[in-house]
Amino acid sequence: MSGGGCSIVWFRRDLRVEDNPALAAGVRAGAVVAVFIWAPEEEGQYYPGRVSRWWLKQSLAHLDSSLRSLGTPLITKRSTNSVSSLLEVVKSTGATQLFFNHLYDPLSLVRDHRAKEVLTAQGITVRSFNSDLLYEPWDVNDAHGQPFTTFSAFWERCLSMPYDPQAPLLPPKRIIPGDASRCPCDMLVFEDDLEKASNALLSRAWSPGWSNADKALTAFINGPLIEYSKNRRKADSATTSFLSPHLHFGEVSVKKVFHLVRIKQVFWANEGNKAGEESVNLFLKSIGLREYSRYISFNHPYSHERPLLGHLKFFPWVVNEGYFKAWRQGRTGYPLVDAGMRELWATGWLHDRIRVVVSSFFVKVLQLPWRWGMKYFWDTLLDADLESDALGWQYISGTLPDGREFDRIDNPQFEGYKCDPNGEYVRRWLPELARLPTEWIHHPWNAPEYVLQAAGIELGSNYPLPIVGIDAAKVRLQEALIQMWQQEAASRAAIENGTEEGLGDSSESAPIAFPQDTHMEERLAEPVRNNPPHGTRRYEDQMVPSMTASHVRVEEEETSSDLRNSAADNRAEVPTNVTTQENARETVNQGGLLNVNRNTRVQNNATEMWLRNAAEDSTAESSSSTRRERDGGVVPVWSPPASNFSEQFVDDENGIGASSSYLQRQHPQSHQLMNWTRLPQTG
DNA sequence: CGTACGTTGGG
DNA sequence: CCAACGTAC
Repeated sequence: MSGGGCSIVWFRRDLRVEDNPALAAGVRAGAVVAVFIWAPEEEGQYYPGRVSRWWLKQSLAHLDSSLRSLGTPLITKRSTNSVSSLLEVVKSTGATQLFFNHLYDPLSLVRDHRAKEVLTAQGITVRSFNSDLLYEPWDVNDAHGQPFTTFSAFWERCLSMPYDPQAPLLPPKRIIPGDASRCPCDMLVFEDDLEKASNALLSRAWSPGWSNADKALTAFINGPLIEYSKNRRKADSATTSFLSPHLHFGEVSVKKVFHLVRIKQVFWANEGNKAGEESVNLFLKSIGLREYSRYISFNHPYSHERPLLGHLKFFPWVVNEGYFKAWRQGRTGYPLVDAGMRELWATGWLHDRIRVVVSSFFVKVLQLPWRWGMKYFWDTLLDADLESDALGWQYISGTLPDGREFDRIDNPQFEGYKCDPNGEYVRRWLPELARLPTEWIHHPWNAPEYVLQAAGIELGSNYPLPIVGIDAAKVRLQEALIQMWQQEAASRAAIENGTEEGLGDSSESAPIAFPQDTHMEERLAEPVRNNPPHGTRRYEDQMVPSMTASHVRVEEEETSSDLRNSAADNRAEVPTNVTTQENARETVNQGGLLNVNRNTRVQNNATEMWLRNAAEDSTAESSSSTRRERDGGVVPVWSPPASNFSEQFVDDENGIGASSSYLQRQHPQSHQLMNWTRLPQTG
C-alpha cells in the first residue's frame, strides 16, 4: 500500500510474531521498524516486580531473535516518556505509520491516546488493533446496549456473539527491515545483581517467549486439559495450563487459545466425553475471566484501586503491619495459608485455589486493607497482571455485584483438606510440619501434645499458633460490620443535614499508606531449597489477585468535590482511533485523523468522544457485512455512553445510596449489597 | 422417609 | 441470593 517511509510496530504486551495484528499490518504496509520502549517509571505504583521484569527480559530476547530471523531486529529504547520516545523513533527512521495493539489498563488507555494524538498531529498514520481479547470491550453489551456488570452474563454473551472471534493470523514469512541506522538500541536493564541472583532459579521452571508459550499451550491442550475439571482444585498438581505469564505478556494469543480449545471441545462433544466437555467449559471460563478483567478495567477505569461497589466504604480495616508481615512470611499459623505464602515468596507462583485462600484469609480473617495484599501480589507474582488481579481481589473482597459475600469466612483448615487432602503441599513448603500426620496437618493447634512432640513441633516456637482464631475473626467481622453500618448511617445523616463532612473519614475511602518495608529481600532465607524442582512449569491462573494501591490517585479522586467530573476528565484522555485493519479496504481513516486533531484538548468532552466513536461504529457496522473488518478500527474509549455511569459504582459521593438503586435493577447476585444498604435500617 | 436447616460452591 | 447437597429431626 502507501509508499514512502516505513512503519513502526510498537510492541508492548504482545510479545509475539504470530497472530499479532499490528505486526501483520506493518508487514503488509512495507518496511518495518519493530520497537519496544521500556519506561517503567510511567507505571508509577505499578512498577513491575522483580520476577515480572525477569520474565520480560527473557521474553524480549526471544522476540528479538524471532524478529531477526524474519529480517529485522527489535529496537529497544529506555525512556521515561513513551510517547516522546516514539516520536524520536519516528523521526530518526522516517516512518510514516505507527501500528500497535490495544491495552486496557488505565495507564495504557491514557498513554496510548496521547500517542495517537501526538503522532497524528505529526502527520503519522496511527492504527491500533485488538490482539489481546476475543472481543473488544465496547462490542459486548446487553440488550439495552449497556455493558454487563456480572461475569456470567458477560461470558454468556461472549459465547453467543453473532460473529466468532477473529481467526488467528500466521506469523509473517519475512519482514522487510526499515532503516533504523539512526535509531540505535538502548541497553535495557531489568535486574540488578542482587535480583539476578534471586532470579537464577526461575529459568529452571519457566521458559518465557512466544514459541515456548505456544508449546505450553499445545502441551496443555493435548494433556491436562481433559482432566482440568477433575484436577483443578488440587493445590499441588501440575494440571493447569501454566499460561498466565505468557498471556500477560501477550506471548500467546487468546484468540488462538480459544480457537484450539474449541476444536477439542467439538471433538469431545462428538465423542460424548462429558468430563472433557466440562473441562473445556471451565478452562474457557478462566479465559473469560481474563477477558472480563479487561472489560471491567475499560468500563471502570478505577477498578484497580477502588472497589466497584462502595458498600465497604466504611469498613474499619485492621491496619496492623504485624499481621501483614506474618502473612507475607507465611507465619500465620494456618498451614495452608503459610505454605501458599512461602511458595509465592520462593517462586512467584501460586495455584489459583491458593491465591483465593491466602487472599480471602487476608481480607476476611486478618481484615487487612485489601490493597496491601494486591500490592504485595503485584510485587511478587510472576504473572502479575493489573486487570486480572484487581478483579480477583475485588471478587474476594466482596466488592463486585457478583462476588462473594463479604460476610463469609473461608476456613483454611477445611480448604486445606479439600485442596491438599494428603498434606503434601503443606509439607513441601513448611518443612517444620513435615512430620505431622495428615490428620493434623491443616490444624496443628488441635493436635495432642504427644503428636506434636513426635513431629518435632513446638507451637509458638518453631511454628506459630494461629495469629487470629477463626471464631475470633468471625466475631470481629460482625462487630466491624456493625460499626460500618453505624458510620454509614451517621454519614448519611450528616449529608441529609447538609454537613458534607460525613464522608471520607473511613480507612476505605481514605488511603491507607502501604507499609514501606515489604520487599522480597526481607524474607526468610530458607525456602528455595525446599522447593524441589518438581515439575518444570507452574500453574496458570486467570483469577489472580495482585496489585497495587495507587494512593496518590485515590486521594486526589476522593477528595475531589465531584468525582463524576474527575472520572469524565480521565475518560476523555483515551485513545481515539482511526482505521481498520486486516482486510481493511482502507476506506476509512481520514475522519479519524480529523477527530484526533480536533481533540488535542479534549479534557472535557468524553461524552462527545464516545458518541462520535459510537457513531463511527455503527456506520462501520452497517456499511460492511462483517464486524471483523473494523476490529482494528475502533478505539478504546473509556466508559459506556451510559448517562448513569457514575451512578453504578463508588466513584460518586453518594456511593452507597446510588449503588443500591443500581443494584435494584441488577442481577440476582446483587443481593448482598442490597442487604447491606438495608441493614442499617433494620439493625 | 419427607422436610427443615446448615454448609458450600458459585465469579 | 440460589442451587445442590448433606445432616438432623
